[in-house]
Amino acid sequence: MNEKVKRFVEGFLIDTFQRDLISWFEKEQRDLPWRKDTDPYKIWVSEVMLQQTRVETVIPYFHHFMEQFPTLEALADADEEKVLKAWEGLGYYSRIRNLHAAVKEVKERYGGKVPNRVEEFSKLKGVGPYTTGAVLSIAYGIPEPAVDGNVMRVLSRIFLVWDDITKAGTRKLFEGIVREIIDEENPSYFNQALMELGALICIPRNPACLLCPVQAHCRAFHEGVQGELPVKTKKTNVREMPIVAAVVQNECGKVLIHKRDSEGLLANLWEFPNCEVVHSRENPKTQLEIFLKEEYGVTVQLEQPFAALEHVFSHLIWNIVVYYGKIVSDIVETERLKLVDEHEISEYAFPVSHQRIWHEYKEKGTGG
DNA sequence: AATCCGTGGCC
DNA sequence: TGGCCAAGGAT
Repeated sequence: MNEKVKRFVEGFLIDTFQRDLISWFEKEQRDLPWRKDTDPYKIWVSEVMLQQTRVETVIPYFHHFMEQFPTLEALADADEEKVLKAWEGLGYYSRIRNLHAAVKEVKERYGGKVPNRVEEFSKLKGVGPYTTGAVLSIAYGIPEPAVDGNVMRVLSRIFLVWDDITKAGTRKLFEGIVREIIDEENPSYFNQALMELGALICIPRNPACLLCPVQAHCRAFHEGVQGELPVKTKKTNVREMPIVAAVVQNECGKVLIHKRDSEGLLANLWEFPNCEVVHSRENPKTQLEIFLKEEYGVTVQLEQPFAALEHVFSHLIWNIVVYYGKIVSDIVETERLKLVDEHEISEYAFPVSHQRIWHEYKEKGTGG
């Protein structure tokens, strides 16, 4: 065992801790839709949805997703547009592209059975160390650490770990600790219980230590420093980007939409035509008209703006001004540039800001 | 190692 | 109101 891990675990009452933690989980765990059974496919989908995403947000998506794609094969065979549409609004869209590719891989290479070995499962797209441990322990009872933000917070307090959890190497330290204290008989409940404790009791601010089932094991509580842990140094620096967009219709009332690039921000989602505004140049309206002519070969006539909105990402802010517009020229439709009827808009997956654009547009009328 | 990649809720 | 936060992974 790693020397550093050994120092943290020394003198820790592993058996008692496991009992206190798991018996609490058996009594207090929430009734969640992905806890009905241990179907590896369902566990996997839930874990991908839960990456950086709250339980309350995931629940309705999970229900809908399982109705549409009840089995791994159903998802593997599903149309890409429908899969993306089922993810609309969940964020981090590369997750679903990777999951779809990974599920196809499982169907082809493993006969549709989710592999139960670390070396195989962890190689699948979108599957990192956390997801590997979570799926293999919960679905197959394999004693692998599943170290997420909850677990790092809980363990940093219990073992008084002052290492910065925003550093890449710190997760490995916690994996080492978990390997020493995990319940080999019930790794599923052990891992879930650590996360559940982090979600219900050992929360970031004002943890409910007086209700904590493992209070007696917690070194931070013993020293009264639980509020100072975990240590996170990194601060978010967001930049702002002005965007000019337009809802453009032709004389038949069809709406111009564009599919974003397959990589990067909001990959493969649809959007209303837009571009970044460059300062010290023509006005935004003219910039977008030029952009659409040069990039899409479409001549449009933009009129007045009807909405201004903000789209806040984790690392970026779009300040969007939206214009009414009409198509002047002919248009060559492609895979990524389409004219669609208004009632077809709902079949395409848009980022939230563009959903709002459409909502505003319908509310204020198609005037121009 | 440092950045990029969504969204909504909270205090 | 705005910064922080949430069951991470890819590059």
